[in-house]
Amino acid sequence: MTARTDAPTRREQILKEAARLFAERGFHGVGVDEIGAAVGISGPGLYRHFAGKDAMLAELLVGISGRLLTGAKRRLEEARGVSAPEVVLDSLIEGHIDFALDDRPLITLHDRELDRLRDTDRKLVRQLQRQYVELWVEVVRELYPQLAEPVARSAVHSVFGLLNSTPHLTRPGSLPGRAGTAELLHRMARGAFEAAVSP
Amino acid sequence: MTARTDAPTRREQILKEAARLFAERGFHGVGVDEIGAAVGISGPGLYRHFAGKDAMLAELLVGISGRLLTGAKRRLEEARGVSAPEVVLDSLIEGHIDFALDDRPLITLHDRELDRLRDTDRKLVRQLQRQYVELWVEVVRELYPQLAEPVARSAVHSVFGLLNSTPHLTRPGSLPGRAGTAELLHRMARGAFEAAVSP
DNA sequence: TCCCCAGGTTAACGACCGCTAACCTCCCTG
DNA sequence: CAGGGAGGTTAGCGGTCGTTAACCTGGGGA
Repeated sequence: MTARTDAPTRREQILKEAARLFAERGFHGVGVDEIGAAVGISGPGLYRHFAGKDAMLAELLVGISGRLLTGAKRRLEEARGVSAPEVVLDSLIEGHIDFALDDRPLITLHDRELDRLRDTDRKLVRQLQRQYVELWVEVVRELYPQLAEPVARSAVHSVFGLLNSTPHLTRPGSLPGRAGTAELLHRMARGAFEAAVSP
Repeated sequence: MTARTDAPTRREQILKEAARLFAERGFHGVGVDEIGAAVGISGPGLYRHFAGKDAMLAELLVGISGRLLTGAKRRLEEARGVSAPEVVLDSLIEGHIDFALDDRPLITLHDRELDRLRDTDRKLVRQLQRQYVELWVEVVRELYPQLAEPVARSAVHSVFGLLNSTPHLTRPGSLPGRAGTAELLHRMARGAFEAAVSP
């Protein structure tokens, strides 16, 4: 992945602020004027960059799901075959945690505002999400073959709930920083999977 | 707890449907006409029972937080002293799972629409939530004394995330029914706590 | 130098939404 | 058997919001 050193485009600024505001107050709770104000322009100026408010949300959600999926696919390619399934799962967990810690507003939107999308966009996002889940399920069942598929899928969803709890850990000074939080979440996720298999 | 055999009042009908709709489409995404239609009356008829749309959300959120807290306090009284801390934690987990499985819309609202409340109501709800968390933290630290308090609190929040994932397990036929789901979640929660303590 | 377009601005429209007003209609009670 | 309140109804007001229209402006090529 090539590092971004250039300044963010106006579009990117808008998306970032829109994500923050949508996460804070909900899609319907934010007006276009507020989004504009957050990037220093006013309401209708946004329409030079996006077809409408819906389009911003759609681009955000498709972007999230897409990046989660492609990131996971990449990690799987890199690790599979050359590593034990344990290591592959660790890599998936690590990737999800990185995302949850670095893009909290997006994590929040991701399972909160999906139903506000137009049919076609919603189906696309759901498909990406489903692929992401199935990818996890495969890896989990490779590591714990005794786990029935529906149980594995439920376990994966529950671990997502655990990892996505980062927005609630916002109280500052509560933990030894990002690294400590990431390590704690990682251990807990592994422990949850372990416990899912025992009778 | 005395069983309710009498029919639900109109107020209760309204609250139930409002919870469902708010959870599905967000507070701002639901109109009073829709809430009315869901209980067979039309829009402004709701104002015979509630001061306004905000009041419905407030009553829902205060009710949720209150019931969670009082339920936990009751379970703690019943179990504490006479049981090992392990059993007390199990009882807390069981209570939370029951709630998450039986009132999914409320669980969804509970961490999603809090910011839509008037200042005074929001403070009340937050206070109830905080007491509930602290109660868990105490029990967890009783069972795992080597766990530092901030770490224990983060772990509790994360386990809440895990247990509250039930709305995402909606796909029917995915699990062996309610009992199986409850048992799986319970084991995973315990496993997550176990893993939080190891170095 | 001229012009054009990317990227802004403000004004305003139409739709929607929360809420109130005014009115109606049972049913329960004195 | 009157009457009054509980619990509805419809009409409509006022405000907000997403979006469009019309206009402006500065800077980079032909």
